[in-house]
Amino acid sequence: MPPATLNAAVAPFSAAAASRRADTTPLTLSLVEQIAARLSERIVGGDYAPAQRIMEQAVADEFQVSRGPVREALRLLEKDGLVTILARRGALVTQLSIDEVREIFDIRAMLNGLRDRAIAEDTERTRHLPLLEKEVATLTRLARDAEQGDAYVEAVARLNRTLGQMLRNRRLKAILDSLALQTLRYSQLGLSTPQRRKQSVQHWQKLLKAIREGNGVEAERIARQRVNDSRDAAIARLQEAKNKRNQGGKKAA
Amino acid sequence: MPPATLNAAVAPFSAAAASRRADTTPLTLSLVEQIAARLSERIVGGDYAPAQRIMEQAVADEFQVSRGPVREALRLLEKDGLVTILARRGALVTQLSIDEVREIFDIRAMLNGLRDRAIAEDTERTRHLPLLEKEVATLTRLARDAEQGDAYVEAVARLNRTLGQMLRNRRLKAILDSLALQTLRYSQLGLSTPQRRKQSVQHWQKLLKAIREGNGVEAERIARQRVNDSRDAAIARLQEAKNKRNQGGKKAA
DNA sequence: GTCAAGAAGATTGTTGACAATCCTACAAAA
DNA sequence: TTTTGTAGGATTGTCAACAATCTTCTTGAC
Repeated sequence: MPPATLNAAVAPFSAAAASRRADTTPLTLSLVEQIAARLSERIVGGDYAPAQRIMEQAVADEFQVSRGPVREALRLLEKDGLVTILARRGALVTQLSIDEVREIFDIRAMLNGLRDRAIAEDTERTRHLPLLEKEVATLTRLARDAEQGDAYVEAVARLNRTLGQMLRNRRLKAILDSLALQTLRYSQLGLSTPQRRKQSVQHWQKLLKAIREGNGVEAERIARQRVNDSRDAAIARLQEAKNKRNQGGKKAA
Repeated sequence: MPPATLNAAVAPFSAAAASRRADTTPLTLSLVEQIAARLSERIVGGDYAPAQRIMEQAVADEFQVSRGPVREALRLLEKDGLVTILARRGALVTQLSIDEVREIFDIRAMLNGLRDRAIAEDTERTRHLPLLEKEVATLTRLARDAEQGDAYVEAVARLNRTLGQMLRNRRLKAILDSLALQTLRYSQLGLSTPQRRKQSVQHWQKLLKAIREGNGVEAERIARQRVNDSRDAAIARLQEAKNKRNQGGKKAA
């Protein structure tokens, strides 16, 4: 049988794997990677709830493949922290505790610092600078309008993608992508108010300036500050939600 | 058939997976994890040469299992960067370019900085301090003796394991373990001369002091410096070896 | 002697089936 | 009422076999 192909188009799953094979032209994702990408979308998108069990046969039936590739895809997702595999009990959608979210943000702060410093110190950065300028300008415009919350979040994501493309260190990019995926559900919590967006856009403007001037140390400092701010805002929101849940639970009981 | 068990005892493979199941009794590694651990040992230990092809059936025959678990194990190793899987061509032992080694060391510098800062700022660090003091003392003693090169390298590895155990951030530990595994072959290059060991032991002494005093910023600074020094020494050695190879190649041709 | 084309073998990608284990529901005893 | 024990079904873990692709070797032409 020819290697089955899933109907829908899917985004590349493993940036690390994709970049490492850049020389041998992937073009078509392997079945395992396609399944992993689809499941990944669902988990990040919230179609599967945290702690929900993902059963191999169900996924296999739905995608019309056998359980083998599904098992391998789930193993990939486990390495990315999106599911947790328990022996003889299968895969569960990973549920992060508040502490774990904080831990991931701490790692991201360091590695975003490395990323932005590397970009600022890259002598070829000028090639991408115009695009960067334009995206920060868009950000600035969107931040002024209190109604443009979702658009702002999307613009920040696009800016981060651009920075990822400017980054030479492929392995760093892969790790950052993986960590970003794990906390996607929580990252946006930090940009929920116009006030926070104001502060956010200032960070980006300062980062752009540091990159423009080739000031790596400053770029790193700003990046760390920015991610730490996101972390604190996200944690505060999560803590709020948790307290509310607990109170509600007590009232019900 | 009962789940086959590989004869030899193996070290835990995936720190992330192991720690995430801490509540559900790991105790026995799954077959896939055992295979991954065995193959990992071989790759890191140099039993498989870089760029060497690892064939599924051969591994399956040797461990007396079928190809299914072997395939899953290879996928895990790919996520850890130890092998590179090419579509329809199987798994190759990853061969790192000098640039890639540098990239990994850059990431390790940042994350070791985070690790040591977190340890220094952990209020419960005093619980482990005596052991840390003892290990740095051992290091100091070994560094005096020019003959104790291997013992010194081993002692540094043990010290790093201890620091890993002091670390609360499990995900950071998992990433660090994975990166360390990938560069194990190169890390020791930095400690090859008594002079470098002298410098190394000074770093560790200063780190210990910073941890003792709870000075997280200083601990981070030292850690980054230390890894960057290792990086530069390792890169220099690799560059040397590469030049020699090229010259030898030219002479032969 | 070098290079291209084709056939044979080897290897991966995928599948369906079976065995071992786990979960659930229900019944029996304390 | 709560706990314990026990079937039955459901799910994972593993395997062996087949199809598609890749690699290598041979053959032939220039």
